[in-house]
Amino acid sequence: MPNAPYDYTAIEKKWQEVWEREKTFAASDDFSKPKFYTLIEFPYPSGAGLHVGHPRSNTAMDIIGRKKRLQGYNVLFPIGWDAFGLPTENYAIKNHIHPAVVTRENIDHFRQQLKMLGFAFDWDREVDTTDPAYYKWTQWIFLKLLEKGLAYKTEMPINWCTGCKVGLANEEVVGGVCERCGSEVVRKVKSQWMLRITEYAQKLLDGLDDVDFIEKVKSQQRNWIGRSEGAELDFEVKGLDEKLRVYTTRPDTLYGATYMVVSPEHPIIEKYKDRIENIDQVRAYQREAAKKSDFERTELNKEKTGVRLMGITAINPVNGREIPVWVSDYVLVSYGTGAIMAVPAHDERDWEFAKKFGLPIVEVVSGGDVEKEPYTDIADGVLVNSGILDGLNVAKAKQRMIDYLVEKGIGERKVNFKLRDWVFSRQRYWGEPIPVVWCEHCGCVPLSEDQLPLSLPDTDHYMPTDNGESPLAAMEDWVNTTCPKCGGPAKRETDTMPQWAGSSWYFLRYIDPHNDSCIGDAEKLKYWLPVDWYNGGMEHTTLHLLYSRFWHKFLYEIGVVPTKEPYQKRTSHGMILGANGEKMSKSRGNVINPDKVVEEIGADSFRLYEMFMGAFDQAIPWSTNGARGCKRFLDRVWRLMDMVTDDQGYSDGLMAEMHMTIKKVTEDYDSMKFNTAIAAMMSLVNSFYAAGSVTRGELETLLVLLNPVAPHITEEMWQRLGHAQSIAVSAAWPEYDEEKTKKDEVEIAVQICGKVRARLMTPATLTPGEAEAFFMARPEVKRLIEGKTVKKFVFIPGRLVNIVAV
RNA sequence: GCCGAAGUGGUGAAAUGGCAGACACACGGGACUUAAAAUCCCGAGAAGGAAACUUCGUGCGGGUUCGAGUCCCGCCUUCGGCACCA
Repeated sequence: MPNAPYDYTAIEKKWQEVWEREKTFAASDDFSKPKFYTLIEFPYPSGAGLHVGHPRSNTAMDIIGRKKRLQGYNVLFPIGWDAFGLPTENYAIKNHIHPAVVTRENIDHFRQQLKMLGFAFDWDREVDTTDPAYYKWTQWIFLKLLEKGLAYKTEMPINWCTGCKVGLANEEVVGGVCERCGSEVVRKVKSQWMLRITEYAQKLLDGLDDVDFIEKVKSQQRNWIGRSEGAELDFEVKGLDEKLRVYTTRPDTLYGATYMVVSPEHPIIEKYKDRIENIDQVRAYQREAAKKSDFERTELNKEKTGVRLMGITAINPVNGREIPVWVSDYVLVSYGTGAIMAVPAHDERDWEFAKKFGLPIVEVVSGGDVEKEPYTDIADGVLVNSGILDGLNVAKAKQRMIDYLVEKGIGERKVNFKLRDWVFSRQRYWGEPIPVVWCEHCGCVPLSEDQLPLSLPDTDHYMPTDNGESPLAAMEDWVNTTCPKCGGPAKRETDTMPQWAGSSWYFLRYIDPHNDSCIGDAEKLKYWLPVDWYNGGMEHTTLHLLYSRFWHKFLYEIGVVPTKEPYQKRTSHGMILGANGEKMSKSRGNVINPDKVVEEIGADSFRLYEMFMGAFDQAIPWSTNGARGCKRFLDRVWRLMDMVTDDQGYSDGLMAEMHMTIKKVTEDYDSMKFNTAIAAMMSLVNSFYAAGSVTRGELETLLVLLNPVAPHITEEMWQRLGHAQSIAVSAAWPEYDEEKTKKDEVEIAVQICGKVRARLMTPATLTPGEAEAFFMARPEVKRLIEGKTVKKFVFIPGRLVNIVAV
């Protein structure tokens, strides 16, 4: 009697309820079992709900986790909400609903959508960054950073987003505009909380050698950290007791330094304003530079500009030559010393500037024509016009010059980083309050641990302000408090933390989410850390990933966590594009709604398609027909129940294919080649159909292999095959036997001079020694080489022979 | 400009230096059906040929090799990231 049709809606609902009721996927703190911690980036619960990109990453890690569970691991696959942040606050402002209410609604919606897709999350460990019980520990970490001198407040020019009315971290400014809203970013001097991530620059770089991150992520992090080696040295200023310090990666070219440049913000201008003969002109230039946004300074204004500081002359320390000092905005105040020695012969920027302003170009490395273009090759090139360095290659000359600078007390070796300290404060309402107060007597006083969490006060006035003050500043009842140290009157800090704060340590909280006395129990942290496998978007490589590594390294050093690195392995998924090949967006009208897809083909088919559509790390356009094809495959799997026999084993005819498929799927899941794993299972099912029947043993193996991708249908079929318990607890990952993956006979392609001319069945055991005699005796081969001389015979077992005959 | 990835049928794509196009989608044909849908079976890179088969074919040009989509050299294009970082 045929089975009922595949009613995915009922089946999926049924099993989601079973998993929830029986807590099938709860991780246990049984330290005797091997553990595996799989992690996805916890979603920001936006008002738009889940998009089809979320399930791509989630399904991938769900597959890895479910497979590991079937292989006997204690798997932790948690979920939570990165719920602070601007979009929620903006939505709240627009619709006059409190951000906390909006957040709760959005989370409820997301939770329901994720459950609909059947991810094997441990829902008992859900965390929410906006929950005071959670952000108590975010604030606690901040206090520790403050205590160790890694958090500080300073006046500095920050990236001010004119749209969001908030300061941004460097990492949040993309192409001169706000990463989030696209508005212009201008520089604004404000007092800001900063985190000294630069202190960890070298450690963040070194740590990359110990982890298994995809190369793209490593190189982007290295690039962002931007380590360079060189020297810092002083140039004396003629007639003044003053030295101008520069950083250079090319100390070897010092003899070719024909002028210097300081950034418009360099203090020497202010200090010698009375001496600079053209100070008005310089001031005008400074004002122009200050007005320009970073975008204009970099993108639109490649053309060099500058003004000479008349009356200021520097002396090249190695040859005593007097050289002019200029001010130009191509020198950045924020990097190195804010001043450079210019070597126009061997640096593109300096060359361009020298050409424009008619400054001398002196060749000190031979190999190019420095009048025509700068010669920047450091590989082969020999020093000339360089006194003590003449005749040396660049590498040796660098070394020699640094030794000389040290010997003469002019300078020393120096390593620089592009990485800047992290601008940590935001002038917005919907974030973690920074737990310090400002006391008239004691200055900045941190709250004590027992005063945490410092809750966000409830208010209806959470609009951002034009003057750049946090909305919290207007809440006098909350702001006015007493100093924890002296008990006198004090005011609370009113800036809040950026969204990156809560996400910098959330993976730790999953390990012990309800612990009220510390971040997490030490034994549990020791057992579960590091995260074994973390998948997420490339857009977080220089933001979240770098920030959280920084916090983790800090927590390691103060003894809170047991590992130097938070994540052992990091992979990344490709974006899902609209059917037209463009990025999905509301404005393009090409957004696919997961709810609709699940309604039409079911969660299993949806998951299957997301994994089958193409290589996991590449961007792929959505195809509704492709998704339907996956539904068709599950229909075929379902109907296998109409042709199943009672045989527990594998049939002889399919023995090799069964073992080969187990091997292929096992290996492909581990290397995230989900598309080919699924293709192998499709082929297997095609073989079952071709055979006209499937044994119970074969079907059960298929169900276990397919379970990580399509958990509901496989559970249902497993149960219908007579199993009382969930496949997740009653099945084991199938084993394969390498020997049995081989067939008795194999088809060998016969090439003559590299072209396939015939295909012959041969015993699989044919050895290279026997091959030549075997093939030469075959009539098909004889005919092909008739009248020719065999020059060479190549045999590749199991694949082909190539007979070179002329 | 620098760093990284990628260019393969009508489409999404497979392929430890070893039979290019697995597996799907779309398409065409057949079976079943009064009919349609669903399902099952078959076909299919291009050109030529009635067919056996032949030639060409993985962005372009060279090279290494018995053999190259894959390795090397030189280009072109696309997409990501970084970019006046001295």
